[in-house]
Amino acid sequence: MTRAISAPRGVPDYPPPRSRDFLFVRDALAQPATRAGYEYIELPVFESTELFIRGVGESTDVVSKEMYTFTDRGDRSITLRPEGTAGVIRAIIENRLDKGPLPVKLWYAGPFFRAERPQQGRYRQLQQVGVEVVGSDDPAIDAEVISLAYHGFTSLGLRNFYLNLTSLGCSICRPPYRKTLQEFLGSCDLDQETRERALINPLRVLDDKREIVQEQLTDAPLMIDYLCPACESHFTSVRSYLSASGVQWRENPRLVRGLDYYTRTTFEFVHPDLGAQSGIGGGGRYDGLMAELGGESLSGIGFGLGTDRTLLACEAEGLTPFVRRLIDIYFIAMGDEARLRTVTLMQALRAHGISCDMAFDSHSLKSAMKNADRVAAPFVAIVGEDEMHSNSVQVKNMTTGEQESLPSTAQALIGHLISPDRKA
RNA sequence: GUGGGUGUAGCUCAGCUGGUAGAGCGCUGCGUUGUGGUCGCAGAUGCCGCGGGUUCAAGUCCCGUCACUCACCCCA
Repeated sequence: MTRAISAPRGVPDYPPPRSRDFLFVRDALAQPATRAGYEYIELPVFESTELFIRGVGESTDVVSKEMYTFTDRGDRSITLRPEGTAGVIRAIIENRLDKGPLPVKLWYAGPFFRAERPQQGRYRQLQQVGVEVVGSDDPAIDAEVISLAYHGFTSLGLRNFYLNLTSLGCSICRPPYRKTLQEFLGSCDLDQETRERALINPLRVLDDKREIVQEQLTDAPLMIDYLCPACESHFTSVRSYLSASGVQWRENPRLVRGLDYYTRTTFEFVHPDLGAQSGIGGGGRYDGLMAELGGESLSGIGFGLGTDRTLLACEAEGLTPFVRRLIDIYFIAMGDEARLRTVTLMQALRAHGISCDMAFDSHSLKSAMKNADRVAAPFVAIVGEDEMHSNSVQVKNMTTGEQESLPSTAQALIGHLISPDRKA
């Protein structure tokens, strides 16, 4: 026996039965967007490295030390996408979507890659569901985007998460605030590493978890108090629309995001039961990104929701399994003729949207029944010699144990499965 | 990338101060002729993560390595 090969470090498998819940979660997170007029966009998982350097920001941790970058055979620098927004914006520009009707509303789902130290809920290949809207400054769209994520989570039954919300200002009010904050931080007693961070991204220091740092920050200036009138009224409207959308949030003026492009409305979803990796989603406005990437000067807003972490959150809240049963009826055929008839019957049922499976590799009826039980089939159809003679099938209700003889036709079976007197 | 913890059957884990491995669950079979879930009986399964070292002898001690895990960092 040769040695088995294991997966590269930090990449998760979702074998069944958990894969059922993974798909369920992914679909649930995407569904609100599809109901709100968002179109799906399929994107490559690798892009030119430059896209992320320019789009996400060279100074961010994501770009500076977490990217999977390699040189392809044409000597081009290629990077496995670490996040979704830059790629979507690139595709909008490249496909001239920004020349069409606005706003452009898109959603996507798939894997992203970050070369981080793995831990629970932090993977080197992570799955996200995201949406992006380009070409609208309407605060109602901010609220719509946030409510999409919010209701995606609630639709799964999640209750223990909360939404952090703030405004990061714009190109007019942020620079002066940034200077004010830097001056303040300069007067604090900070270690070398934090001082450097204060120069590159002073906002990030506000988020420091250490108490020694936090107690010095109690009087730190906050962006929210320095918003210009336009940002101020935008944020006020966003709040109104959020209330009207049934969304609950917490204002967190110290909320910081790791990517450079965020402006104005910024938010994150946190699930406290997940340990250190508690962010299950986040996003915000990025009013300069389109122009930065060579497109029309249009504003945008979007989010990324972590499918992996959302599944973890659902498990932490005891909501799983979401999917208990895959098939509606399980066939057990005895003898070659019976198996032929069964195959035909199953084709007809499947064509009608009924899921069915059968016992392969003829075992004893007993072990076939056991299999039926294991796949949680609510009904079992038995086709043996007697049934072949009488052109019938025995259909057993696995919850009640009742069994009856039905004509060997798809119609009869379908009628039995959907008849109101059965409740599985 | 930095620190701590763990690594024994498919799963969850026990194995005290070194003496060639155990439980529960699961799995397979049986409980008579074509019927699952409960119950009873029987059975199989382990390069004790990997490599090296100490020792008469190592799952048990030491070193290294890999993986997982927790925290930092960062973020989904």
